[in-house]
Amino acid sequence: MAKKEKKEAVKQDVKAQILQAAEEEFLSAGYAGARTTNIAKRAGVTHAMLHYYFQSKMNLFEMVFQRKAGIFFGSFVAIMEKPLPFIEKISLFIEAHWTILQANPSIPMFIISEATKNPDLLKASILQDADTNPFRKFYKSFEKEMRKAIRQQVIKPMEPIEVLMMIFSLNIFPVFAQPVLLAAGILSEKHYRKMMKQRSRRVTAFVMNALMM
Amino acid sequence: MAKKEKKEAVKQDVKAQILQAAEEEFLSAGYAGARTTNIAKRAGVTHAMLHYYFQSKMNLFEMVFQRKAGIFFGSFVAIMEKPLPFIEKISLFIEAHWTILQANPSIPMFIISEATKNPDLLKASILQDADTNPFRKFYKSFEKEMRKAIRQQVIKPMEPIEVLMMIFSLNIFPVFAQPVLLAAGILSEKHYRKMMKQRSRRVTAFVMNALMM
DNA sequence: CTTTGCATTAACAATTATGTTAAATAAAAC
DNA sequence: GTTTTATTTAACATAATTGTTAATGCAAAG
Repeated sequence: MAKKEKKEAVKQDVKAQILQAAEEEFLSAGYAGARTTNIAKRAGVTHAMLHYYFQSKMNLFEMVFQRKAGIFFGSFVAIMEKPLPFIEKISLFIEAHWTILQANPSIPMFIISEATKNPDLLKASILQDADTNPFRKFYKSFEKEMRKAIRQQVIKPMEPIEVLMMIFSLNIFPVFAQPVLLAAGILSEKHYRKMMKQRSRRVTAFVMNALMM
Repeated sequence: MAKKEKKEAVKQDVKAQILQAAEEEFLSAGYAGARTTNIAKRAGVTHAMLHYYFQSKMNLFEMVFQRKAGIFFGSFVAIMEKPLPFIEKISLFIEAHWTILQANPSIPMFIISEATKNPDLLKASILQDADTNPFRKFYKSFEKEMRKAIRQQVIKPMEPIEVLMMIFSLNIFPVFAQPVLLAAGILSEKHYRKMMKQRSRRVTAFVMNALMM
């Protein structure tokens, strides 16, 4: 039985190693720029193994895409369900979104860039089903709570999508802009890190400022 | 002489047609996803012509990249030089940035995405030289004027980069997010257009709100 | 009208990418 | 221990992609 476990473990290991290597390759090069031979090399296996476990490049890519989309979109829902005032939730949400972003800075660009080039990816992915789609679920919950807060005159009347767009924009875009800012000599790496450290609080302050009556 | 002119015209035409086709291909597929045969097909020429005029795919790409970067970054400088109060300039700048964005919605993603995958592109591009670099020139001018406005207590003390980041984020990110919002069923295309129509004014109001004492 | 040089074409070459397969190896089941 | 099944390897196949080249056409200049 020990042998079986070991075999299982090794098998999982190889599959997991390929997936891990594929994540690195796809995230840094995109689907079109990624090379299956490169993924195999990164994983330390022959490139036939990749086809043995995942059949095709697109299949492997879709798994990576869905995993990454899941990390990003799946993490939003929980916060909206906590029993807190809307204003508190917004604040928590901005921080949580920020933290995930810091831990996974390349995911948003990956999702947006690949989804723009191939919209079917989203349709076929975790976003597909309206009921289980975590992003939509999150948004519906956000919308409901925000409208309630507006009725109770806790915040200014605004469209929920505007507020959400604001949060996403202010949180995500600076991550996208980093290479351009550095290359253009607008900021040093040190200066950039300094800006980013204060960012979460600033974004919260901006958004609160816009929401408060 | 008429004949010579015609020949000249045709020659320029073919080169221009290839460049135009290359823009379309590179902007929609990125460098790695673009195919030189596709570009030739789009331009209606044999694919050898592409190499005759542009030698290599990378060479052609760099021309497209620099043109697009030029359109985007080059358009900022002028506004900062107008003799207007800083607050007015900001307002004008947001609108101008917005207008360019609406006319060229795919440029920012193209620049950021390609520059992230290949940072040398920026170093070798229009952003290279600190003196002629239009983006840096614009930023320096923006920074100077903003610090003056802060000294004169016209606006709150803030870091110029924060304000600029805010404008870029709020203007550009919604364009990036469109495919995801549509695919996730958060917004319809109609709803998205409606949101975007009011966007420029909203961004201005939001930024003003953050700047005003 | 002939020569010169640029523009264009079609066919070819080389490389690289993805994907397959049959044989070898290792593990698990009986 | 033998059989059966899963994993791994190496070599191969196919197709696509970038890039080249030699021949052809064509307009302009002398």
